Amino acid sequence: MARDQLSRVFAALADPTRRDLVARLSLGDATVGELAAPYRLTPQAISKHLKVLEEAGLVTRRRDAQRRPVHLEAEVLDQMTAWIERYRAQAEERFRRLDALLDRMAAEEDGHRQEREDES
Amino acid sequence: MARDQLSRVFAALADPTRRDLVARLSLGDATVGELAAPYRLTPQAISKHLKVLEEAGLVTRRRDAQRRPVHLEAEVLDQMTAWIERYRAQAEERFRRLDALLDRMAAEEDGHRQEREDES
DNA sequence: TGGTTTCACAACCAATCGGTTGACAAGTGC
DNA sequence: GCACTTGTCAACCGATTGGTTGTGAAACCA
Repeated sequence: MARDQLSRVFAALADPTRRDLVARLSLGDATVGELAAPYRLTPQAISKHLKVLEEAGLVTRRRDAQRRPVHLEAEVLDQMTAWIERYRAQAEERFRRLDALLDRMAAEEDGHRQEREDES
Repeated sequence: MARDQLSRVFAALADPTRRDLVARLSLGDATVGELAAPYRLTPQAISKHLKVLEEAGLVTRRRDAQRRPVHLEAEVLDQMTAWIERYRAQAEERFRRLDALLDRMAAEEDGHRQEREDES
């Protein structure tokens, strides 16, 4: 996934209304009118939100007479998850190694204390 | 995760510079100066980016003399992944059922064609 | 103490964002 | 052909964003 493509996807999902639309579309395709109905926004506003989602590749639109059914593309969500997972995994691996190091240091400290106690 | 918290996290990661910072921090904690060095931006700009990451809960800052080491909090990335995964899974389950339906319809169609061929 | 390093805050600027209203294009159905 | 439905495009507005410069606080070091 290209760099600005990733930016577009994150930016698209940074808006609560657009996340709502994604949630709704995960249950099935819908027209702009159906998507707009639950909101107090104008259909134009919803249309703009859908355009943002479309440019991010999260959504595609068919042509069906004068209707424009909207369809969620789940693959892009996969690519996002992959990006996030990459850095989460790196950070957690780093903590794992740090924990191991601290354990070793604590064990050595115990060893030294044991030696000192043996001397006395 | 609260609604605007999620918005803040997505918005934070929508900027390529901030994603770079997250990538860098996944390898280990760093000071503002260290983080700013590779960029042609002023340290103030980096500091602002870090503030955005901090308000999103992605990052925390310690106090170490006059330095402010920055630390990546991996848990928030987990919560993000969970949100994404939820709707991706729903969408894919829906496709799975649609595929099954289409398979059944195709099978029935085959059955009918078979009947018609039997009649002739 | 005074100078240096590291960093944040405030004020400003151009660009982008989320919303509105108004006009209109594309299709359907009488 | 004409009215209606569905949806987009364009222009505008206030708020936010990503960057800058300037200033100054906090801790170290000589």
